[in-house]
Amino acid sequence: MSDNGTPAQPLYRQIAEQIAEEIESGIRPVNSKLPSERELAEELGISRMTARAAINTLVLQGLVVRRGRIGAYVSRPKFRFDLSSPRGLHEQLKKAGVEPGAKIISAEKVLGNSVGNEIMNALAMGEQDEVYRIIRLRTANDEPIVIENSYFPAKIFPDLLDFNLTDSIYGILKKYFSITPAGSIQEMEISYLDSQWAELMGVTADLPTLEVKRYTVAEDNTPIEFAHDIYRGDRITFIARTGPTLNLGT
Amino acid sequence: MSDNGTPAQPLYRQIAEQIAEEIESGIRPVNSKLPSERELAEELGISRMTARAAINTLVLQGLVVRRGRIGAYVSRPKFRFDLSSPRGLHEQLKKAGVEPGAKIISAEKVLGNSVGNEIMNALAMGEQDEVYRIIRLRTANDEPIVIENSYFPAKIFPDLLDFNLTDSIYGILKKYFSITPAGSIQEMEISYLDSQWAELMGVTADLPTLEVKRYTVAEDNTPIEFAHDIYRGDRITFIARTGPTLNLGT
DNA sequence: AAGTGGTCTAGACCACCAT
DNA sequence: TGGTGGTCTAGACCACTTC
Repeated sequence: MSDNGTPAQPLYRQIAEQIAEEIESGIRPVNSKLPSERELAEELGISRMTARAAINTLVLQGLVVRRGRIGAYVSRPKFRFDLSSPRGLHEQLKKAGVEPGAKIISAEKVLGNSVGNEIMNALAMGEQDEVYRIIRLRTANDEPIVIENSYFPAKIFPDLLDFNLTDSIYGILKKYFSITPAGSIQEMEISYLDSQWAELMGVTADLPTLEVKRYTVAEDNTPIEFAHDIYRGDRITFIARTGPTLNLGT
Repeated sequence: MSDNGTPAQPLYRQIAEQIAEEIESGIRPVNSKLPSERELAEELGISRMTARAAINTLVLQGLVVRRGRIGAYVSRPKFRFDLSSPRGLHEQLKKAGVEPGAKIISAEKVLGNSVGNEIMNALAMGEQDEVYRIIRLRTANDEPIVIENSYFPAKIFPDLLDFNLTDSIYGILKKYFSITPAGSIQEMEISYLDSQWAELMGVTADLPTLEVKRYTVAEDNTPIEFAHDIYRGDRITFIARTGPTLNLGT
């Protein structure tokens, strides 16, 4: 407690904090470009690796986004997404004044034995059953936000791929198959963007992510969807509500 | 997807993958020590910084934990914690055969104006009201897992600090104040361990965390607790349940 | 005293992108 | 072509832990 303020903070962290303050105070406005790593190094009389470490810290904290090999920019405030709301991501973004978008990466019918046991078990299906695998990239104000990896039983939703999958898939299930998602369990895990997903999103690998596995059932408890979603943790704040009557207590 | 196998993967990532495979295949068992950064560098004919980057990747992925300046060790499988279960962390760990522990970092009575508006608003209190601020470090098998930062209104729970706060606080509220937590909203955000919390946990800074802000009310809807919990994301898999009708088989 | 991770330096080469 | 981030090297010093 004797010394403080800057008690043996490493240099790269002090620099990161300095820049973070400049961002929060508005000196560095949203979408403005940070100095390049070499510029920063020269300005501050430090090595480029140290400047780089500082910027990396800010990227991990979500204050800054790297745009390819062009430079690092001050990021917009995080989007908020309520995982336990009945409203989907699309609707929540729209309500917040953000423009949602979706892009189909792939949509195909595959045999159960090619997608692994975890998924087929989740859908209560066997290796010889067919499932639709739909991969979508969803955006908020053109920023990539989440990759959705969804599986639907083919025998329950024949010809699902003939519909416009850019729209709400749940909407299609309701309207054309008269099946309503009635409940779901979501399993979350903090993880990291691996190279392939990062490439799909057009961002740097190793960003923090929230991986969500979702098991959805219809009103009669039939499994109708297994989804593996990968959300960018640096751009989203997640909200979860617990049940109305909780009996906590150890 | 275009090319294949090892398509321009950076060296440190290839090495990380190699070690990850050795961990998953059991060649490197749980709790075994990895080679030191210098050893690894010499073995593989690379620089120490590259070896370090590889190990850092594994740490971020949760496969490896650093133990101070002693070395890096293969970590145990992640603990699972169901955020929406009525059972608390203590009970869930115990049920999973894990030994839960808790340590009081600090427990004090403070004035509202010293803890910030966010907290006092959450508790529906003013700047001149008093609150108890209790900081606890909780462990699983002696591994630090979460820092709990809890605030309770002093006028509702007089002399709360006289009880043994190592036990379940909710249990104390029920037993001695006849107040039962009836519901809560939790707000989650992926974040990073800053230096001070990391030091408290005895781990490296910059580990991924799940920050949870919890607003708990009694049966009459009176706010009785605001909590800011910081969970280690590299050691826990979080579960959340959503949806009105839950009755999945499993 | 020896070994460890944590930090920092001053270079280097590359692929990519804007111009 | 020149600037950028991404990677990598071969050193260095420090604080801390274990012996």
